[in-house]
Amino acid sequence: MLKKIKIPDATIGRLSLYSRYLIEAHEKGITTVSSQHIAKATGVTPAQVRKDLAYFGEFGTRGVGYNSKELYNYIMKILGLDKRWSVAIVGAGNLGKALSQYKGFYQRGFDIACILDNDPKKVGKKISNINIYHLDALDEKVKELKINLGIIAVPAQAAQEVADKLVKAGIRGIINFAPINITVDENIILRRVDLSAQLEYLTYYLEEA
Amino acid sequence: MLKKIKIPDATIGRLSLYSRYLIEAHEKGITTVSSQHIAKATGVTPAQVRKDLAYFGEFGTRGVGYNSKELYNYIMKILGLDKRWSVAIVGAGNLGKALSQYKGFYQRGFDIACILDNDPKKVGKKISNINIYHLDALDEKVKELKINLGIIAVPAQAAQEVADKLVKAGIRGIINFAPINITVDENIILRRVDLSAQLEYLTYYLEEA
DNA sequence: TTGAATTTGTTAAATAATTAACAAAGATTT
DNA sequence: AAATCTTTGTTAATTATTTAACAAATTCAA
Repeated sequence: MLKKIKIPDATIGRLSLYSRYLIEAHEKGITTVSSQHIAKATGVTPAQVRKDLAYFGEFGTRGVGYNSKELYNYIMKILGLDKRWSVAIVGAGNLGKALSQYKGFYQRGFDIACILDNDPKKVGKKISNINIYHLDALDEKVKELKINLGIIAVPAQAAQEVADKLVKAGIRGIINFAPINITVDENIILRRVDLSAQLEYLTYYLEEA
Repeated sequence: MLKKIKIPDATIGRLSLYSRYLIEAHEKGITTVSSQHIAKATGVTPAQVRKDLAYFGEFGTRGVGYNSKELYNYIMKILGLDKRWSVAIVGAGNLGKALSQYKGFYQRGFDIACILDNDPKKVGKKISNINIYHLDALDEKVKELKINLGIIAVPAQAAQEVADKLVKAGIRGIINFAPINITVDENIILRRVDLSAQLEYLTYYLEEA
């Protein structure tokens, strides 16, 4: 079984970036790349690239490098992107609407299957062909649409409740865009993405100067 | 002068989360909180909370804890959020539109001053009262609207060029939402936020099971 | 006022992640 | 086919981050 030892979270993020470079290289007709090429393109060190890959196996040829398409395929497999995933977005506010239309998800294998909200004024409508259902229909829709992932795009005070409902409905991977810490059972994968906090990194460093 | 020693990036992110808990506590009438309270609410250890704060000074009273409003104010100051910031979003596609409407920015002190795009069909229009200007007007608008921060929400292949333009216009802090590594002069603060990669963390761990 | 109970700030220890170094493997040149 | 050049995979060293431990400061109770 793969992945027994702990792999840095940052490694996963870098694999994603490597894969984007690799497919680009492949499409440009570059069949072989070295760790140095990958490093240069993605802003890391060559040692880091090799270390990251070493967690998962041996993908290159010494003295040569890596076959770009082949390594791309391996990484996509590692990331679980050799198949498509079905995503439910909870919250049809500005952020939920926005995310539901973001084309970047589709390109990487994520299909936004539906949006859920508890506002009767929104339920029944569509956002660029994606149906908005009532949150009460969550369990049903998760089954029907074979949803595996959930995105929480509701206000902070509602986030924990929504998370509980997603878990109860059988979803095991959740992204929380609400700026609050929520807790879930340890067999659930949870990630918080705080958009404002990203800007705050900038202001922190700019303040300094 | 503050911040001579290197402070972990993760610390900045946690400060943001602490501040949100602190203002909530303050609004609920809780005047004093301990590192343990903060830790519980934000999902970290009490030692971590104290260590994070220790980078910046002494804000508590031994045997007592921290004054919630006071500590909130200190953290907001540290993060540079004691004043408002003016943000330009480049890219009036789905993501750019989405981000421009996200209320969470405003609440933390960020004003979306304008959107820039090079599509003549979009230029001149508005997205919920925010004007869309041509990218060529960047320099002018940065001066006129006193813009300090830039958000890149354009396709990957255009991201580097946009970053260069933002820097040239005098912007020193940039968030890049395009899924590609871009480089800027070292006195510019740059952060990449890859939304798809966030979902890929989930699928990586779910794959494992 | 003394002693027990809290809780911070700080130093030390333990973990984790990154970078560097280099042997091993393969390609290329002469 | 020997010698040289590349580039990987891996181990070791370094650096960074987190966690633990505890003295110092403060409150509260007796």
